Amino acid sequence: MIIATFNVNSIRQRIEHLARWLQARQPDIVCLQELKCMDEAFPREEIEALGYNVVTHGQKTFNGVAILSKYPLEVEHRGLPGFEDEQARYIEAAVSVPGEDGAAGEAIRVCGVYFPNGNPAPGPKFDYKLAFLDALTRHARNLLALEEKLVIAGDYNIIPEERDVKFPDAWRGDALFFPESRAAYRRLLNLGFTDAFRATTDAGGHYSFWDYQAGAWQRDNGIRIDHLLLSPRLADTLIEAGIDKALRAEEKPSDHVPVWCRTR
DNA sequence: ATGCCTGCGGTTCGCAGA
Repeated sequence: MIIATFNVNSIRQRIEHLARWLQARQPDIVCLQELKCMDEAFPREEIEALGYNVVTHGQKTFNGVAILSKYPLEVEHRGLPGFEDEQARYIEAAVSVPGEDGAAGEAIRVCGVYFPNGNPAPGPKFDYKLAFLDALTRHARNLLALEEKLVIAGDYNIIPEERDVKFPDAWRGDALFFPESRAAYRRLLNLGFTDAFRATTDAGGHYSFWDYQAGAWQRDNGIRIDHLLLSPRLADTLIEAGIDKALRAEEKPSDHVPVWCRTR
């Protein structure tokens, strides 16, 4: 079972990159962010043709999230419960994973999330980011109480630690690396989640985003902001995790690359 | 110190992203 997250920075601009990557990586479940289109404009048929079920929560021009799954899935929420939001940043679905040899299967709850950027900080946009994170933390606490297999995957727009950024000093005043952002992210993690990638290595220098500007990719001036947070029961089954950074070197890439984990 | 680049909407520039 491979579960992945990928901020595509416009699904219509990235459908061919996504299709190539789906065929190569063969993930079972994928959370997408920054669709930048309404549900009607989402290239559903192209993705279904590759063997995926698709649920979307789109928005014109900005934001937009989706979940793809090789297995049947049912949407539980479009929008974060308990958080009034005009912006399409959250989708949650129950995926029905079949058992082996016809045995009874098991559900995995999948939450796809696109966090607000939060700049400039401080300010109203930063307040919105913290409010969103608080609301997600409250919802996550309720979900953890169910003791299910659960993943919250997406673009968190938060750099967890110094080892997750090439030039920490350049990000000190940025909402992605603000102490308050990192503290709020730790409160979420400390409910009992496992950062799938971080659980597999202590090494720094692994990034999921490189800015389009100033040759950031060529200089490996990156940050790790796309995360897969696993509930205890799902973390028990974790085998490996990875970041498919080769996509960043393709023509017309997203500024993010896919992050994935493999479980039993 | 500032902008660099990309996508979108809708026109040839402004906004947002991170």
